[in-house]
Amino acid sequence: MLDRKFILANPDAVKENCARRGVSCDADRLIDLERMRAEKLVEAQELNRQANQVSQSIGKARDAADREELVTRGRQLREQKDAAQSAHDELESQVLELLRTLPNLTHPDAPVGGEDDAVELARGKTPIRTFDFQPKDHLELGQLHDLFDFEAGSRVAGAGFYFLKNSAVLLDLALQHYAVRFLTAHGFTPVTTPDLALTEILHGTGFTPRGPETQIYSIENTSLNLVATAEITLGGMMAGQTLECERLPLRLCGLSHCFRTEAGAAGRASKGLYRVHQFTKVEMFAFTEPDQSDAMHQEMLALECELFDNLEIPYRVIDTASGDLGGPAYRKFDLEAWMPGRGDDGQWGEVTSTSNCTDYQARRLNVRGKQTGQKGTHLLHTLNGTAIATGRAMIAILENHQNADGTVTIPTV
RNA sequence: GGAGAGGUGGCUGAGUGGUCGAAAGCACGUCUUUGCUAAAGACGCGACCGGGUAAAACUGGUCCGCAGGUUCGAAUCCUGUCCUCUCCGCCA
Repeated sequence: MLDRKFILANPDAVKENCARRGVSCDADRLIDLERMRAEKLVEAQELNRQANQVSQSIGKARDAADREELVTRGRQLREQKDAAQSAHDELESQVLELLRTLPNLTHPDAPVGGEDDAVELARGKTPIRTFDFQPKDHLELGQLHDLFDFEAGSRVAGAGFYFLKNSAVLLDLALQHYAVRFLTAHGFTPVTTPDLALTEILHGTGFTPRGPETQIYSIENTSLNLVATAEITLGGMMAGQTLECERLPLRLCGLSHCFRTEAGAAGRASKGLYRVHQFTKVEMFAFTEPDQSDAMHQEMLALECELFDNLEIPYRVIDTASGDLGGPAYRKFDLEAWMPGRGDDGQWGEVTSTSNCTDYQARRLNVRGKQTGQKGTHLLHTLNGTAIATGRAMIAILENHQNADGTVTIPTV
């Protein structure tokens, strides 16, 4: 969520930002409603103050007749206050509804436009390999080594699910271990997180479960949802907490399963492990002071690059354009790995994504920082970044490191 | 899953309808004295949302797990719910 005061003070900036992101928003209506809400709040508070005053005098009143009169007066004031309060609550929910549709502000350096306007910032250390044989895709390699069972996956859980088998299981575990070990050495606290989270937490992190086009699986008859990423649980981990600023930034790396319905993805190139309903991911997450978040974003990007450089996988770094940013992201960098088996003769495929969400999530989650010995608190910034999503990383490893005889030489890290 | 107990400020912990945002202690901060890897004393010390101000001062409201209810008035009474602890059962 954006700051209401900021919206009131900068309506044009908000509208311009929405336009840049390709999001329709009714900022004028939001501003009108918010002004009305603020007036109602003052009115309700004033009536409440008067009622409190009367209630106090009742406690001191000795005379029965006086008392009776005051009680009547108090009752009237409470009724008026209740009316003002419910008017306020109604306006508040309308404001919130509109507020939820507004995306975060956008980093001034983020490219403007849609998917095609993304800017390539850099390439990884490993050059794209020229094969002197026809490279296989990961499915063919998987078949050769009996690594995946998609048919059994569909039997058990439906299309989009799979079993990993044999060396794929070891590779999956090795990648998780590699990422966790790497990040721990870089100051991240490793955690395993719940794979389910309450709807409230999903909202706080900017996800919308239970909508018509939701990417989130929900558990019937509960307020629980399967998480789409550990970003949800890691952000929620500190919901409602006030952290000591001296200990920031707080770096976490979370290991979780990720579940995605991939609604609307039918028909897109989705063979194999690339687009599936469940995968395993090691995720970076950080809570920082507002003036630290840009640097932390660069830090996460650099770590992602190092992780994939070590795996000797060619990739490019993408600065995502404004129209392609998710609601909470202020800026987003993606690593796209070269996947020789994708498409006819290879394609870039997204393997990591790191976002600076500034205070957008923290406001909803109410995560604050406090300087020891000083009054007051302030909202923190949150950032997230993929360390390794094992499924897509495996595609890149298998396809890039395959040999002419179908064997695969996996780099040692 | 069954039975019981409990959830109060950073922590411990009083408080069973009005003067309670809440005693006391600890911790913390500022200052004073003595002095040096310590002691004593004074004062202060929650958060959020408003009004107000250049900023303060000042001021209103809300918050005693959460959500409702009763009442002029709720930390206190009622209902629901979540969580924690103890005992039992079950289980990886």
